Amino acid sequence: MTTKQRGRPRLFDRDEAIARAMRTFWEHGYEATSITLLTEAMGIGARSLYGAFGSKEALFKEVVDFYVTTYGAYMGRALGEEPTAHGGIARMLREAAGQLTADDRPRGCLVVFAANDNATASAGAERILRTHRAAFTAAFEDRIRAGIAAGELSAQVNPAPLARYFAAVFQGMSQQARDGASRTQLEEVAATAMRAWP
Amino acid sequence: MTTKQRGRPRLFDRDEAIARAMRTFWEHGYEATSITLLTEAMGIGARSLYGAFGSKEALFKEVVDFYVTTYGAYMGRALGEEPTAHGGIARMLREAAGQLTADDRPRGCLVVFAANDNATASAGAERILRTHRAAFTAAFEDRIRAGIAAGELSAQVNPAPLARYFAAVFQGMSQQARDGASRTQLEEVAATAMRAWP
DNA sequence: CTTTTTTTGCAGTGCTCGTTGCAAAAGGGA
DNA sequence: TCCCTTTTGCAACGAGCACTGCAAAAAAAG
Repeated sequence: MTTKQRGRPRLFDRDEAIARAMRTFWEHGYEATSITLLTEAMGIGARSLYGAFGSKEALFKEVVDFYVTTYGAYMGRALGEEPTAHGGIARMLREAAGQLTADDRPRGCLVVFAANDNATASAGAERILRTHRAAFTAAFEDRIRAGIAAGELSAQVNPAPLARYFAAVFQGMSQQARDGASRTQLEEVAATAMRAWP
Repeated sequence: MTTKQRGRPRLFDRDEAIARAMRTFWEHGYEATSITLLTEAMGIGARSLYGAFGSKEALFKEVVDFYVTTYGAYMGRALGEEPTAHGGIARMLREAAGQLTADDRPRGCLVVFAANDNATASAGAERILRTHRAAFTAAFEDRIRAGIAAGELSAQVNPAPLARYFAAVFQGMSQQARDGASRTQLEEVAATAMRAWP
């Protein structure tokens, strides 16, 4: 059913181009990443970029989707694979300390930092990231709720505030990674944060 | 001893201009705040801005210094006025929930969010903010250290990681405020965070 | 008054931004 | 072979960026 494409085939690998664009956005944020910076990193011309992705914002959306299913996937894995809510969130924060400070990639979490202004040109990018931030906070809340249903946690525990607390810790860890904090330092933050568990 | 200035007096109040520039930077961040945006907010011409402040980055530095001594002053007050380290940090976080979400000003903390890229034009601004972030983390650490010296906390407690933890919580609260969290929600985060106290 | 010093408004500097029109190039389908 | 479709490189678009040269304007100092 999938008919072969008709015209001239493109000279670059689309997925590889997205991966390279991701690194650039991840390093500089949305606004500070210019089309020139992108085309250099992706190894293609500006016209090809627009032909393949449509606009800077559309490319960014694809980049973020790629990011959350690759570099961001450890989060869902930690929450899903651990038998308890406590274990899942503890593992998520512990692994985040390593992920946010790894040498082979930019520091911090792309979703947390890449756009912070919702009144200028980056409003669309900011909206995209905000949605993802709400999504991982909701994932924490779901896991806590499941822990309550399983009897791991008291029914008196309020899931939403607890989830927001862990989201705040994660976001703080992300910025501290950007500021140069080491993996060990962030692991200490994660361990301290878990002491607030009810 | 203070001789009167010689030439034509400037037509605007310098401090008032800084206060207005602060609001603009606070809303949009460093990079997204253009000179045009600034001159409109400050009610002066571009030439006057450069005459009085030198450059965008120099103005930003004055703005940040003004910010930390006014809107950011509650932090030092909370840490200094409370008799215990626990009380000081708890009050700081509780008050932050209100400060970060107040209706009469942009949301979040200027020092936490206004610049996130250290590889482009905003490198200088980012360095300024990073210094202030290190400063408030150091203030937390000093207060914890004093608590240990006073016998409030065990000598086994390691001050630096605990300070970094509370800094992370504060930074997370700031971004959640930007994302629309309510004062009550942030107060819940602050209260939860204090349960990790040793 | 004149001189001196500073601020002001205006216009414009060179540069970069995201984006696009155009025609040549390059492949598949008939 | 000749179409048809798509991608490519090139050059440029108007707009906005941080910043500045210049001369008129305004006030204190002499």
